[in-house]
Amino acid sequence: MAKEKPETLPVRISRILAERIISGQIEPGARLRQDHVAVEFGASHVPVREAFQRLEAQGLAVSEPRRGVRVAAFDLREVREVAEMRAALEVLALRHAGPHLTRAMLDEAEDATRAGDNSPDVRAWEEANRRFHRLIVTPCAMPRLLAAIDDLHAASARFLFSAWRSDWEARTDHDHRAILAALRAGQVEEAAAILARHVQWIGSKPVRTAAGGTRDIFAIQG
Amino acid sequence: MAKEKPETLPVRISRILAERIISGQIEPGARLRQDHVAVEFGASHVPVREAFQRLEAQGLAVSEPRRGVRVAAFDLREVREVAEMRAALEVLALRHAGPHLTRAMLDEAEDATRAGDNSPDVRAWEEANRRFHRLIVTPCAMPRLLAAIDDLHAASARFLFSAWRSDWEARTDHDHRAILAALRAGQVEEAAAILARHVQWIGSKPVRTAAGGTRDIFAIQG
DNA sequence: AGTTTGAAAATTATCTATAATTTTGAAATC
DNA sequence: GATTTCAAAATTATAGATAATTTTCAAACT
Repeated sequence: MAKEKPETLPVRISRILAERIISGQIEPGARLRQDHVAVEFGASHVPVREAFQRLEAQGLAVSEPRRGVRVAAFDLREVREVAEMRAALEVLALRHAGPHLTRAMLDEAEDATRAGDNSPDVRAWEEANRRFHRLIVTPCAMPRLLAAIDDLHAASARFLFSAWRSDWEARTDHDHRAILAALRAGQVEEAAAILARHVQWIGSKPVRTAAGGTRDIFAIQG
Repeated sequence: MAKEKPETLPVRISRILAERIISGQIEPGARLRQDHVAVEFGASHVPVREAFQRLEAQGLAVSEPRRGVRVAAFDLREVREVAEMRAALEVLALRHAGPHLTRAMLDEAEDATRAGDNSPDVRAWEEANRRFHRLIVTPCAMPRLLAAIDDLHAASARFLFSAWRSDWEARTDHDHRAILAALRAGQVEEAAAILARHVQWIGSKPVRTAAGGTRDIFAIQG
């Protein structure tokens, strides 16, 4: 009897809105009007307000008192910030997960990498990528850490969908396989080092701006 | 124009409840009943529910659908988890803050350490300790990272108040001064290494069962 | 023409009321 | 005496309604 989640109404609303924000279906800065959302979901505004608060906690929305809530804007500085937080926390999680990783888990992670190879679009690729990262850190059994990582992945995915570059796919697949090889050899620290570089690399690429030019966004001070 | 804070009602309620949870005034596992809280604050259910959601996002409360919300229980495993997350994130923040730390900021941090020395009770000591940590990482200018660290500090303080050990004070004061010395010498990495050990050390100590013997610590403040 | 003013509309935040669910407690049963 | 049953009370979750604030937009003014 593992049935435990009826998925409460505010959770459902916030999940669907989060998907739209991450996919870019709702643009940064767009207003989220509670009554409009309420009628769309056939609900009242109370569960909608709670859904908004969840989105705010995830960093996907910002609320100004008496002025409503907007989709959070994200600039290049925040992308870099998220990448560095991910690197720090996923490395921590991997170090603890390492001793508990089984052969079966690593095989499943390899399946995820293969699914990334064969993904038809960015969305499918992102799903496979997130599955890989989740699989290798979950055995750390640190719920608070995993929840924080999940939120950061959402922010990362937002950036991924907004500015996607074709060279990402090849690079990440190579990194994923290198991480798996290290883990199979029992070299957790080596895997953690690759993971840290791998995650931070997301924020290290020059990105097309709205004007069409490119701009380096990653300048780590020594 | 400076950022005005009207402090909205749900924020006020959640802040006060958070203080009570952190201080141990409300015990882990205790039910938070929305009607009771509502009448206490002279408010209705709706702002109270939003305050509860805020507490849940901070990890201070857990909500079971249709069963209400309870003060989050915290065991030794979670204390260790929080300590390790703090170490990872505060080190990251300190590395970025390092180049922007001024002499004046370090002096202020030293004031905080002195205030810790002269604190009359645990509560005052905790406030000074948190001030020190906040001062040396704030110049990193990474809002999401700083917010995450703040939440982790709240969880740490909860543990501090529930099971306080007299040897903490001496040890942390020594560490704080070592961190400041390294920063004054421009050795950010050295400071970061001390900080990592310093923060993790909190979760490394064996702990007395925090059932009844911890409450007298709190009788000081009432 | 561009800016300012002010009333109407839209929206947020809160309160009161209602339906649904869970908890409680005592009587009935084994 | 312990357990089960079942109705009453308490509590949660949502809906509907109201007050307060902000936004909009067109007319008046410089």
